[in-house]
This record gives sequence, structure tokens and C-alpha cells, in this order.
Amino acid sequence: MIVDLELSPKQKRAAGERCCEPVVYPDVARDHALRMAEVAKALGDPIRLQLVDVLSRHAGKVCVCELVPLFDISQPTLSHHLKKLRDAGIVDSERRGLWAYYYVIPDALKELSAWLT
Amino acid sequence: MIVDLELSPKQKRAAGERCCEPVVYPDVARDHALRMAEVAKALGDPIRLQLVDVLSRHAGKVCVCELVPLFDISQPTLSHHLKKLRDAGIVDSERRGLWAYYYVIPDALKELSAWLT
DNA sequence: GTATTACATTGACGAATGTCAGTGTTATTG
DNA sequence: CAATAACACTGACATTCGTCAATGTAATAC
Repeated sequence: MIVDLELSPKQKRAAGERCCEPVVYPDVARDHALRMAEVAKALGDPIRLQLVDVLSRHAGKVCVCELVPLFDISQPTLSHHLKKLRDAGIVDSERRGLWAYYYVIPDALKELSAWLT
Repeated sequence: MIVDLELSPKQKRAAGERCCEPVVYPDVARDHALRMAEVAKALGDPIRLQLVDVLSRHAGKVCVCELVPLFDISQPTLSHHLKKLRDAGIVDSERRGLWAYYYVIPDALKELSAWLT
């Protein structure tokens, strides 16, 4: 993992006393952090988190008409949340006639999950 | 885990055709989802995610004066991010003279991590 | 064709976010 | 005492967010 942050403090100490023991380099590269933060941000809403929970717990694909009644929000709002999850690369959808089927993209949460472990 | 969401679709089908196979109940309770979303939201910023990375990778406690030069943001902004992480229950701080030492609260990320696995 | 159904998009709204300059607070130095 | 250093807080700003009502779009039913 690439280190791209400077470490040594650029400010003087007030006393001879050390500020603290040398800090560990962040070994999460900036773009790596950016990607994981993007995923975390998408999960940072209770409804979206529950959406991902339902979708991932369901082996196959779930259509929106089954998702709408699960939450106390309007259909356009749910559509908005699904779009956010799509934009974050967490879920994808598939049209089949009138219905849209959503599913969690395999390994989409892998990176964040591994970092959290 | 408590189920507190209704499941059966409240809208009529257009055809005799089924919308989809029966969906799985979300087994993330609403308050459970709320707590995890709060943590995810706090991690949903690249700087905060890297902050947690640095703090968790460092065994002990790290003072703010070591954190400031790591990022290209002002000291007040960093302080603001640290407060967000504190409010989310992810980190805590300890004053020692002029310095403030931050550390990751053990098991603060456990719940979200377990859910993601 | 018209009507209806499923879902997405638009536009609007108040609320929250990330950022900074400026200031305040507290502890240490001299 | 006064000066300084470390950090938090305030107020302001543009931006993004979550939400809804209204509308658009495409496919199915009649």
C-alpha cells in the first residue's frame, strides 16, 4: 500500500518534552481511502444500509416493488437511495419488463470490510 | 436480531406474473441499522477514514500536533473532523498538558465490521 | 388506440456538511 | 505578570443531503 502523507511534525514543540511517540505512517493511500470513504458514505444512511442488508441477504435479485413497502419513504425517495448505491458501485440493477431487479455487486464491500477487520 | 419491517407488497401486481421471489426479511433492526449507519457516515469522509487508519494502526495514543501536518487542511478543520469521530463514538481523547491524545475506542467498529463480513 | 403499472427524473425545500478565518481557552515558558 | 503554544469553538460560506410532489418514460393490459 502506498504511503503518500508526510509524517514529521512541521510545528515546533513548546518544551523539550516530546509530543508523543512517533506516529505510524498511514498505509492507506489517498485514492484507496477515497474509494472506501465513498462506500462508507453510501452506507451512512439507515435506509440505504437496510437496503443493502435486504439485498445481500437475498441470494438472487429483488425488485423495487418489494422494497418500497419495506420503508416509510416515498417511491421517488427510495429510487434516489438506490441510485446513490448504484453510483457508489455497491448495487446494480437489471430491467425485466416493468420491473427493476436490484442486487449487491459481489465483492463491492470487500475492500472496506477488509480494512475494518 | 429483531425484524421490524413489514414485508408483503402493498401494491397490486399488473399481471398474473409474480413480481419476484419472496424477499428475505431484513434482519437488521432499525436501531441497529441506525447505529451502524452513524458509524459508516463518520467514516464517509476520506480524511476521517485516514484519521481512523492512523489511530488504529498506532498502538497507543496520538496527539493532534502529529496529525495536523499529515493532512492538507487547517487545524480547526481537523479538530472538527476529530469531533465528528468522537460524536460517533469511534475515537476518544485524553488531555495531557497542552496536548490532546486521540485513540480509537476498542470494538467501536466491531458491529459494522461484523455486518460487512 | 387508451389506461394502467413500475420505476426514474425533476425541481423545490430545509437541514446538514466541509471548509476556513478569526477567536477563545487552557497550560506552559520566561 | 506577559508571551506563546496546542487545541477547541464560532460564525460564515458554498455545497451536498434527504425528502416530497409532480412529472416523465417505458412496458403491459384492455
